[in-house]
Amino acid sequence: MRKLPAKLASQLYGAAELIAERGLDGTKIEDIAEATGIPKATIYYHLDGKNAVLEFLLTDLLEMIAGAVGVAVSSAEDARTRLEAAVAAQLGVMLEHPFLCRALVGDLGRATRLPDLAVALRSAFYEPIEKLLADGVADGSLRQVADPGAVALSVFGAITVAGLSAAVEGPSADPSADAARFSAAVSELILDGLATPRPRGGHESDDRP
Amino acid sequence: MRKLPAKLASQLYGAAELIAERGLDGTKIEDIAEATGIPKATIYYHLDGKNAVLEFLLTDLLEMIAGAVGVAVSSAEDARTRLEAAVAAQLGVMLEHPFLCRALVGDLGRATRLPDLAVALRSAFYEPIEKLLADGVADGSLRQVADPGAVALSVFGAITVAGLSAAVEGPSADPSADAARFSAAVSELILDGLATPRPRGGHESDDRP
Amino acid sequence: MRKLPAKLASQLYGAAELIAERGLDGTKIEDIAEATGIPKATIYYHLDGKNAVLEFLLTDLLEMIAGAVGVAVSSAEDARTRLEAAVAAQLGVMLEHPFLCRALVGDLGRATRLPDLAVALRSAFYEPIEKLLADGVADGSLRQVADPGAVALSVFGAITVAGLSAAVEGPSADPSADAARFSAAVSELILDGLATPRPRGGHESDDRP
Amino acid sequence: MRKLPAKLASQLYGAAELIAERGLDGTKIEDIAEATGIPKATIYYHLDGKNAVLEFLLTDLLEMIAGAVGVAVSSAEDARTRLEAAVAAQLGVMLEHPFLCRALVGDLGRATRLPDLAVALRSAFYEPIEKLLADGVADGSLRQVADPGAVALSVFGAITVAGLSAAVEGPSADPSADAARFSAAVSELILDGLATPRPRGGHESDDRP
DNA sequence: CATGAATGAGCATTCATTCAT
DNA sequence: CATGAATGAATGCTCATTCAT
Repeated sequence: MRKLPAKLASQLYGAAELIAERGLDGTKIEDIAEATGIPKATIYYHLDGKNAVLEFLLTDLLEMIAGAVGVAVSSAEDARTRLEAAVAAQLGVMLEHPFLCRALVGDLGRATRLPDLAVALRSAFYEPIEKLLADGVADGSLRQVADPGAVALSVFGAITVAGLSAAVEGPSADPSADAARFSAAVSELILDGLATPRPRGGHESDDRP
Repeated sequence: MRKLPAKLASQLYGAAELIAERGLDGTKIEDIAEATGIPKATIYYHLDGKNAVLEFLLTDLLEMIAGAVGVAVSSAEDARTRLEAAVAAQLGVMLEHPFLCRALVGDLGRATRLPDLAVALRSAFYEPIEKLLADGVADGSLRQVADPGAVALSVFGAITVAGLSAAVEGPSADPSADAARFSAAVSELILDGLATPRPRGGHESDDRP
Repeated sequence: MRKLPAKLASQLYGAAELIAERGLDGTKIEDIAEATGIPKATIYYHLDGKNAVLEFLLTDLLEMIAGAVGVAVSSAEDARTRLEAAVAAQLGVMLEHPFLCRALVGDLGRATRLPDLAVALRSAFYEPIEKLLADGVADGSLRQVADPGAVALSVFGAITVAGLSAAVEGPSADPSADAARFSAAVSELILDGLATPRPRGGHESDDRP
Repeated sequence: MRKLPAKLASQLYGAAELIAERGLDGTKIEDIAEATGIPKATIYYHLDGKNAVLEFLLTDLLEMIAGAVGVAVSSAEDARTRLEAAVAAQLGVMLEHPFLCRALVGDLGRATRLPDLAVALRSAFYEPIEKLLADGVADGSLRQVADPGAVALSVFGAITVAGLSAAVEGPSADPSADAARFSAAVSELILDGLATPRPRGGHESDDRP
């Protein structure tokens, strides 16, 4: 568990595709060694087993997302604008690292079982949104919703599944174009909704009689 | 290995929690045998191996979802109303089967790699929404969006992640109440969006100058 | 840990020489599998790992010794005669199973660390002697010694090391002749001692002033 | 790898207990490094591998024994007296180094397989006794026995097992008192034997009719 | 001299799966 | 039909040892 030398760290990324393709359980440490050029025993010298490889990889992804979203979220704009920026930021990072994303989905169960990852997951994806929702209500740029927790979850789902799905399609020739496209679609959905405007301004919560 | 006796089938559900908790790879056939009371060799007599167990379990879940959503979607209402119904239907089934849901997410990677499951997944979750979106544009109850594919994906994500998250929280005392709550939140989000109404009637797509 | 089928048990003896020669740690399960003709996985199906193999083998030896000695000890003779018989019995069994004996010595440390073996060891080797010493004092056939515990230990050592050493020499052409020879030497030593008779009838315990 | 610095040598003794407890195979060089405070690679710098550690430790013990016994044996007394002295000397050293003794027994198999140790073992333990037996016959202080080799072995066993057993009991508060006690018991046994004096002076070899 | 870092070679153990009954 | 017993195949991980500094 020593902190891996930068060189090894970078080599290790060579394993992401493998894991994305076959899942961690379907990937032998031996395969990882081969794919990365790092001898098996050396991997074990630096990392605490197979899970730690996944953990290392995903931690990195999660940090990148948390970082980018963090920046997007801390601008001076209103919450609504920052939400759009956050969506774009998250999708931008996801599409730039399709293999890591796929590895993440593919082993979501395991990721959830790794305590460190579980919290990183939460703080990278869910918490910024939750905060933004509250901010938006405060600054008037977002509506007050009945169940903010559930809505934040849904928003997170809307963004993430879009990103994941794009990642699964395979690496795109132009990730940032894809990101922009998906980003626009997601923002449109979560900001404006799908309902056609009602005659008299806005949709009241009368959908459940 | 078709049609296992009803009794076995029902016993097999006892394995869902195990798989949900540890993932399929983390669950030995032996464990499944123990948890269900079905002797290992008997499982093999009826099913084609470990994957088949997961496949059996998830196929069932997927069929239930596809069925419930199918019903919701085929009513005579407008698409917007049917979308709400579909959301409620999907969440209803998911929350009734939290372990199956968790097993599904946890082994999403594997599920994706099992051809039969992959298509069932798509047709249970994604396709009905896609269709509804189109219907809504046609009958005027839903807005035309720029990128219907991406939006459908997002909607699917919004619903599913909400449901999954609820499932992960652990079995609820009152699944249908939860379902209603989540269902309302998700519908509110995807139909009306989060943005506060703009001064002059609705939000124009001018958010990207 | 099921009770091994007789056939396997007998095949397993084929491993004794191997273990005697190289020690248990120097013997791969694979080697044992090869030497005995029992597939590796089958060994694991019946036994709980490598140690269990040694344990099984030695338990058997110890039972044989305990049995033979037990018979020798329960005759109606006086203790002195029974002690001679016990010596002969123990050496007889040991020389009949030189490989098991060598395995026992070679891995004495490990044997000691296996709780079951430790007690079997004690009850096969040490306890009968201890008992005989006491009996001998009672029936007048053996002298009262100052420290019976220490003496019993020494007697045990005198017998066992002789036997072990003979076993280490390699399998003899005529084990029972060897046994008789060693048995006579050991009995002579422990019964009569090495000191030449003192002028005035026997050697008094004046060697420690 | 000859003559390690005195400091290291003394640190190395810290490993004796470890090895006594777990056996050499159960002790990782890493463990030894930790227990002694000597870095792993430094051990290798001075010693030729794991076996060499054991060899170093045991060689030392054996030299101490050989030395002490040598002194005891070279006095001007008769062989009988010198035998008593040798017993006391051997037990004295053994009880002063209980961990080394246990390490020796525990890895007797391996010790036997290390050529240098095997001869040291012989010359420390067995040979002095053999010699004394012969001397005793010559000077009339010890009886002529039928099979001097076997008897010497037995004597060696009587002494050594007593010492070992004491060592295994754990370090005593007063090793030299223990040594004296065991020494007396062993001497009593091997000199006078256990048989009660026969009516007419001494026991004739009539025990095998 | 000493040692932190790196690794080659090995191996016990696991488990999905088969099959005789 | 069902299943206890048996096993082939696979692999994660360990550790003694080396070597550059």
